[in-house]
Amino acid sequence: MSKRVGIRDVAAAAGVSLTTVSHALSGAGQLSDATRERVRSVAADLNYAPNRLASGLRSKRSQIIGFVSDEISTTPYAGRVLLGAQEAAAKNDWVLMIVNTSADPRFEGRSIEALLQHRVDGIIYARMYHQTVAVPEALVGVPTVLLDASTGNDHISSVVPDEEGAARTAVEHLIAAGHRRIGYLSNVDDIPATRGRLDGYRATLRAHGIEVDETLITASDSTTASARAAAALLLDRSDRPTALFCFNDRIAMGAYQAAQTRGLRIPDDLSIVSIDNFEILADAMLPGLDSVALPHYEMGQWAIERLALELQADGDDDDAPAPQQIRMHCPLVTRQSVGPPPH
Amino acid sequence: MSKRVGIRDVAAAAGVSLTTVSHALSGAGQLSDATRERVRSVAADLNYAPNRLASGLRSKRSQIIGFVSDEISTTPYAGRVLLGAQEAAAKNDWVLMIVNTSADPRFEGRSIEALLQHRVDGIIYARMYHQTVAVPEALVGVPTVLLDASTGNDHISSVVPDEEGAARTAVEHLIAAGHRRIGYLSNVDDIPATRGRLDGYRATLRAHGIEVDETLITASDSTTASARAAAALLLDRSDRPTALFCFNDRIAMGAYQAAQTRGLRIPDDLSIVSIDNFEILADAMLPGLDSVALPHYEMGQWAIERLALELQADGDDDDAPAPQQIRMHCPLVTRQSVGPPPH
DNA sequence: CTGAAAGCGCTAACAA
DNA sequence: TTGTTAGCGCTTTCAG
Repeated sequence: MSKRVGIRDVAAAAGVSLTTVSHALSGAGQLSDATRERVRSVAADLNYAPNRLASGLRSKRSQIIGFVSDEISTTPYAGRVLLGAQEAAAKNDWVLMIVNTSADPRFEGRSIEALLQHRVDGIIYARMYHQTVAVPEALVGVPTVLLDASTGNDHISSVVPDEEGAARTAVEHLIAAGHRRIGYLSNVDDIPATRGRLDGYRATLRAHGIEVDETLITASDSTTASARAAAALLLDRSDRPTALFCFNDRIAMGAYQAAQTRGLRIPDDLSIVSIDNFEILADAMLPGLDSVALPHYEMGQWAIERLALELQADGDDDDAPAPQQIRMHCPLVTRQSVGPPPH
Repeated sequence: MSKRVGIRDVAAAAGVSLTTVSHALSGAGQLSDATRERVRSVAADLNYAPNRLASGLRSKRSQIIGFVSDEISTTPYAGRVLLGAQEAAAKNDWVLMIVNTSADPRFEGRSIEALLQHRVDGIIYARMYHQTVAVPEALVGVPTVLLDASTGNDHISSVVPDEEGAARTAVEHLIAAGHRRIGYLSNVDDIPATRGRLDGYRATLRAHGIEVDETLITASDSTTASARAAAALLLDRSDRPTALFCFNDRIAMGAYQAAQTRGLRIPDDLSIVSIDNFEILADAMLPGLDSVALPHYEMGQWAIERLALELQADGDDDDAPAPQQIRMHCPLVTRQSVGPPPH
């Protein structure tokens, strides 16, 4: 760690001025290819690395993106979101500064303040499951993209999963296998996913000429234990459904357990499909669970790329791209939990 | 976002010099309580917030800690580690800059380089499961703490779970319930956890006067499907064990499935305990799985606090604290998978 | 095409 | 106890 080499060392070694070095390295200015190359190779030889604090201070671009999320800690999806965001960020030579607010508004406020003090170039305001949110006061004027969250107004870009589409994909998977009596294990929280998936379920049945039997719809909270009980209600009926669509994988696990307790084999006696594709669960279940994947990685990636776009046009007020609200496609991942209905 | 207020605005408004403001806010220097208070209240009124790029550039302290990890994305534990680290960091007025290297050395090198360019004050070099690592060349001279990782030399602080202790806790839990024939479903990877837990298993049996029956030990990779087969080997014996200790929760899930296939009830016919306490799984399994928790949150917290300690004494070469290598205790979380052996 | 000079907003010597 | 003065290492006008 002998004294870090600075731009002036490079200038001295290359026999040019500070300006020339700066231009050569950043690509700005009009330099002859010869000098540019020479400066670059000298810099590389000296193992020069810029001090981002200094360049950020001067240029007003820190190359840092703030990532504000509610509960990175308690959800297993966070990793994929983060990875997507981070890999996209690296392509832009950005680095992520991440804060977990634990859904505590006070802590959220302080966290955003901290990010702003570090002069982040923009912020990804993320939720770990699809929610409608109010963007915090502190973020007005800061380039922001919402991830797995949306808000009433359309002044801000956002990306969420296409909940209705996900439900449609799942239900059509069952219909394609020949099922007509399809139960739905919904959840009870008043969130976009609940409404979207339920709407998608109903709409898809109707679109295929299947009448919606409201008694085939139950709801529980998203724990396996509660889902077990909800599934039992449907499976104990004499006219039980031949297939179950589950709000998410944890609920599907409850359905598996209820089926097992009753001696029903999956998929021979009962087909099951759900949404999440939470691999640790879906792969581990016996048989493997067919599940529609939520595009966590892709949402993370999209959010950063969108922010890049909006940041690029920053300053030029005119050609600033209009904010975009995206509902992202959710692909089906098949394993072994769906088969034809028993005759 | 009217032009951000700077330290000079505060100085002007308070009728003092820049220095005085700086001192008042940072707590340095010798100011009368009166001026200090006045400056602070003026700063608060103006909504002043320091520019960390500027202060970092000058003071050589960015207040950023780099967090380098192998696979945040693919492990569900990452969240807890991150949360522990982050909450501890916030207490020190630090913020975390996180990079996921996907275990790719090239990408790791570039990521560390990026962190260093941003002049992070220190680095947490983390793994998502206990590993022995070689600390990258680029980190020599940078204050670093290893998290869930250890290295040969003792010049660097590190924290890992006490693998042997965790196994002891698990096995003693079974012994306390009355079991003497206890099988072990190990895993096949050559990692510290594999060796530590196996050693702990053997040592604990011996300590309780139980002879180790090597035929009661099997190994599989850490997927539920493989574990199913490994468990079958033990459960199909006429003298099958009355209890199974499993390397981790996913393997335990395989054991559950093997038991279920054979009509063995848990815990009546077979008791099961494992290590991980991966809640989404352990809570969802039927019955709930007794599992020894890995102290993810606590390791994250410890790593940051340790770094704080070492950073504080930085510069003063003499009173620099000696590096510390910690093996952290792993507490048992009981649910319903352990009972007395069948008679 | 290249260089000199002026700061970005703050902190740390040093004076007063 | 407070103020003055130099920079931290870089980018960016603006001249040559």
